[in-house]
Amino acid sequence: MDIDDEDDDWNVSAESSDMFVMGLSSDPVGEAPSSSRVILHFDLDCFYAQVEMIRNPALRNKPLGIQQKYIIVTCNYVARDQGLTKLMSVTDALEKCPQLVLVKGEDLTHYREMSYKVTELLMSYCPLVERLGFDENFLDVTEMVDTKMEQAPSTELTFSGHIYNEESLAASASDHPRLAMGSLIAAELREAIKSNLGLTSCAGVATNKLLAKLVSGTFKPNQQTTLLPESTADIMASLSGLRKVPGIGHRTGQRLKALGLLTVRDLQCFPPAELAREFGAASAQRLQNLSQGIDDSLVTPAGPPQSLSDEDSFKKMSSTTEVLKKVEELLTSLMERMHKDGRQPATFRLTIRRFSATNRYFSRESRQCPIPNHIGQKITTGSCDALAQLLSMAMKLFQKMIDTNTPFHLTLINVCFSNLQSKSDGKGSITSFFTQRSPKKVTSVSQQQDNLSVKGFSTCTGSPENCSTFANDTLDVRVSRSTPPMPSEQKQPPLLRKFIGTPLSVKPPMPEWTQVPAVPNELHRPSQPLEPDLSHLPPDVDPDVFKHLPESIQQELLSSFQAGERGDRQGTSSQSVTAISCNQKPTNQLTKPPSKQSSIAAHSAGSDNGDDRAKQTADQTFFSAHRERLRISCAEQPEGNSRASNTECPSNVDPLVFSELPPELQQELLSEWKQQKPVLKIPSKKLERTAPTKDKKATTKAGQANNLLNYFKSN
DNA sequence: AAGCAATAG
DNA sequence: GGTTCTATTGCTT
Repeated sequence: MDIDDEDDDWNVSAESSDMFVMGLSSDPVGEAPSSSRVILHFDLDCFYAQVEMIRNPALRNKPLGIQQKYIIVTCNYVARDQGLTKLMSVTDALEKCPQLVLVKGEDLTHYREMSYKVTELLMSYCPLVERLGFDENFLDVTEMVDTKMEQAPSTELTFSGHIYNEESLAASASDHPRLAMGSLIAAELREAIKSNLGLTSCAGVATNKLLAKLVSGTFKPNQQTTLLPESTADIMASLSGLRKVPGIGHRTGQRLKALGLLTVRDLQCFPPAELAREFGAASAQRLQNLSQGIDDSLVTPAGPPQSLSDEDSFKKMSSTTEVLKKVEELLTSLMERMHKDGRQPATFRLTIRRFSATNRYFSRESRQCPIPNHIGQKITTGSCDALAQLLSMAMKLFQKMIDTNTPFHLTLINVCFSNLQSKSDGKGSITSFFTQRSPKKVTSVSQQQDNLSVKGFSTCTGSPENCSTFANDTLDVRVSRSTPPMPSEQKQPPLLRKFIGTPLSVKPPMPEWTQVPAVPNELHRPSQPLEPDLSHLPPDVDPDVFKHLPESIQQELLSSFQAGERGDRQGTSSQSVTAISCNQKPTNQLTKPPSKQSSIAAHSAGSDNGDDRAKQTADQTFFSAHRERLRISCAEQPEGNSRASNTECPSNVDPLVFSELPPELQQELLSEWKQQKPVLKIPSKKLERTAPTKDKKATTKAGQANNLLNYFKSN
């Protein structure tokens, strides 16, 4: 989750204002020489709840809780007034508030989309936007402030919103014109978020990220606060414990406690040498800096994610068959997301968590391996073939960790694609050029200099759509201006489209696809591997999947089959239809026969949201292509053979893969499915994700990376 | 490159 | 702090 509305307040203590910071030895390379930075932190109010209330206004007046598994991850203010808090168990919540309205929040799609719209909106004003979870954003508006200061004399500047410890402050506004300007910008942006997206938020204005984040929560719902440098010590001292300091997590908190340090003050006063003995010089310095409200970290715009993963946790999983099914389920979802992203994963990782009464959390183990190019290509292409091969890769990795011959007890499985490469890149020589220039740290100074093209306020006032468009334009402009040295090549529209989320619709236009065979073709010409299978499907073929599976796994599957042969009858109608959809959402799917018309149905079925029309179109071709394919594989090899085939297929197993599994295994799967004896204790979460709008980000490869750097790094 | 640890929301 | 699912970064090998 990423909810953290109320509470949170961290502290730092000490007496340093950033003015002092400048003189410190730890001063970062790119620190501005003359003036301090102006950093903003935005935090959307109970984000998930707000999104749900927008989707269903009727919920506004009622106590609303967003449920995930068995806990309330967040709730609206009506519910909070009745004593609910985030992360409260559903039972406790209902006890406190019987009339509580619960909305399932496992599907993060809507939240993710809205989250990116917010970031996108902010980016239209200032390129230096760093996301922190779904509901928080940092902005470095230093350049914007300075530009505006030049335009308008700072004389009559007044602050917008609160000023931390205002009462006890002697002077203020006129002494900090730049922060005052920052507060005006914050107010403007909050208003933009409200008018364009309908979301209220809190904002913090300060001279660094740490302080901006700390102040943003001082006045809770829908308000903003500015922290003046002279109040740094105060806000730090106000924190109730070291854990409240952003950057000091569970582990570090424990280690500090072991040193006898509990409060911010304790850390501030602790001998640096001793601290360094425990954490090393660098970490020690950073920790002590944090305790003093000093934070040199830069606002680093993050592009598209560097990895995509899907995972599920459960009470117990102890059979290879279950693992196979779960992995397939996760992979199917992940591949769908990967396909939308457009980039090609070069490495695959499987992570598991073994049951452990003690030390519940940290027992994750993982194994990874490179993804052969031809397979990676299929993933991006949307070919279902890849599933079988990835599945076998996954099972091999699984074997590296688990001895399938001895009992095991897993409580989590995760699949991950990383090392994402842009399609068009081709890894040319230029690639190194881009990857070289530390994609990471870019001095704020240089960043700011590149942002001179930032536009003024009030430019984005239209509807969300207009705003997106607008953002698009401004970004284009900025890019062209601030990226002279970049051997930019392809157009940026695609990326923006994705980022903006609204239009994202069409994927084809993207340069990356030029190399790839058009989806439509795929539609009529199933990829190689599958063709042959179809030909000799009737018998007990065991093509792709089974064939690729590690021998020991094959063995086990076969043996387990013999052992557990059930007399399952088939029949169930609706489920069998589920098979049509390529995305294996176990759930409900369509209930109508596999007709070509139901094309988009499958996709939308997977995500219950209704506002993703645009995105759906993006995958329309993808899904229809697969539907076509599945129709072939399922419909053409029906009756005859002994396998369950098209009519019978566990709703939680991908039909295509299922059809390619050996009959024995199919039987077993069916058997289990019918008995509903799924071993998953916990209401196996749904894994939903799939952020249609979310992807964008620079890969290490030239092609898109180029664009992304233009957008996000401005360097 | 692979695997783990820490942090965060 | 717990909980769930991601994601990033840095350390170690």
